Amino acid sequence: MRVAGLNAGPGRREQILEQSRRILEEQGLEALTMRNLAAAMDIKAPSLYKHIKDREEIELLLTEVAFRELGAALAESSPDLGAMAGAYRGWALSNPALYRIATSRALDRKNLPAGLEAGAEAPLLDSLGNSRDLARACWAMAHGLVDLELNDRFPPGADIDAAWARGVAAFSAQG
Amino acid sequence: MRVAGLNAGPGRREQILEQSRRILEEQGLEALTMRNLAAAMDIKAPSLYKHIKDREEIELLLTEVAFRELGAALAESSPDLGAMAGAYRGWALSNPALYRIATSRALDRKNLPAGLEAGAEAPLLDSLGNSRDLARACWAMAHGLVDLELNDRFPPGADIDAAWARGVAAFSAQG
DNA sequence: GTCTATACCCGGATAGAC
DNA sequence: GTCTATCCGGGTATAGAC
Repeated sequence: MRVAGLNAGPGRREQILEQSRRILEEQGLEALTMRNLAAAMDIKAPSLYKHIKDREEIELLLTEVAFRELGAALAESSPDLGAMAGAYRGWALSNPALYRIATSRALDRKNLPAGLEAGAEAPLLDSLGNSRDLARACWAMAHGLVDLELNDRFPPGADIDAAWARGVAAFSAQG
Repeated sequence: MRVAGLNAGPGRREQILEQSRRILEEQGLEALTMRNLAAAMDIKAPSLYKHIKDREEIELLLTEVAFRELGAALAESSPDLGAMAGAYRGWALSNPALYRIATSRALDRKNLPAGLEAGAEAPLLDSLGNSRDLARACWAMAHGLVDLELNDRFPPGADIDAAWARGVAAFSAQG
């Protein structure tokens, strides 16, 4: 039994989350294997299954964290659209692998806490006159800009700041 | 030696491209393995290496095709921004796996035909008053909308048509 | 240009002892 | 809750015979 005061230090699940995240960002998704993760925790791979069901559960935990952090970053800079754009881009570029794991696959909605998704999007909706359609288009632009930047899809030397500014201006004019 | 009239049927490289594409769309990227591809061609995996250098070359061929087709679809509907948006979305939704392979990884620019990238983007630039920044933001929105749709990221029941329309309107107003 | 055989690597996950 | 041993699957790619 875990008792406050005694038994300090993170539990295994917390450790799994921390180390998964570290491996993910430092070595990429391919490196996030049960064996690598276990080694980072100084245990053997089979022992992990005493704490989690399977590998998928790890990605679910990571997705949850990503949503919470990104949502918090947006909420903080709301309702200024330019500030929110900066926060979105900033968080994504600081946590590229986590951003991708949370956005580049279908959402496992039934295993994700209720309201997590809606909570992350609320600030944007607020800033765009509560037009869902406009908010979705704006969100898509932000996601697209980040995704393209993370994949090095802009030509070398492209002024990505300027593209963001122009895009944000286009949506601000609509709000 | 291949002689027109005799020796009909596609060469092995053409077959590799065709079958790769088919496997990709029908069974997904994970299924695109040398063994599966070879089986689809009724040969054994090691024989593939007589025609291509390695697996990466296959993805390069696929990326090239994607750029050409998507570029052509855009050029056809230029310069109307709404029509171009429809063409972009339409091609992507009809070739989802190919779209992803061409956009969801870093571009191997040195091994891609020169001008391929620029050619695909030219029509959009044209339609937006030659503002590179605006064109990039608009492209990012289109990519983001497609990517989110392909990943089922919009809530069930979301009106994706309407989001496109609102987004296109925002950029049209800027052009 | 195709084959068989194979080297070599990796992954997720389980059984059962302690 | 950890371990060792192991199963079972998969992948890319090469060597050498035909």
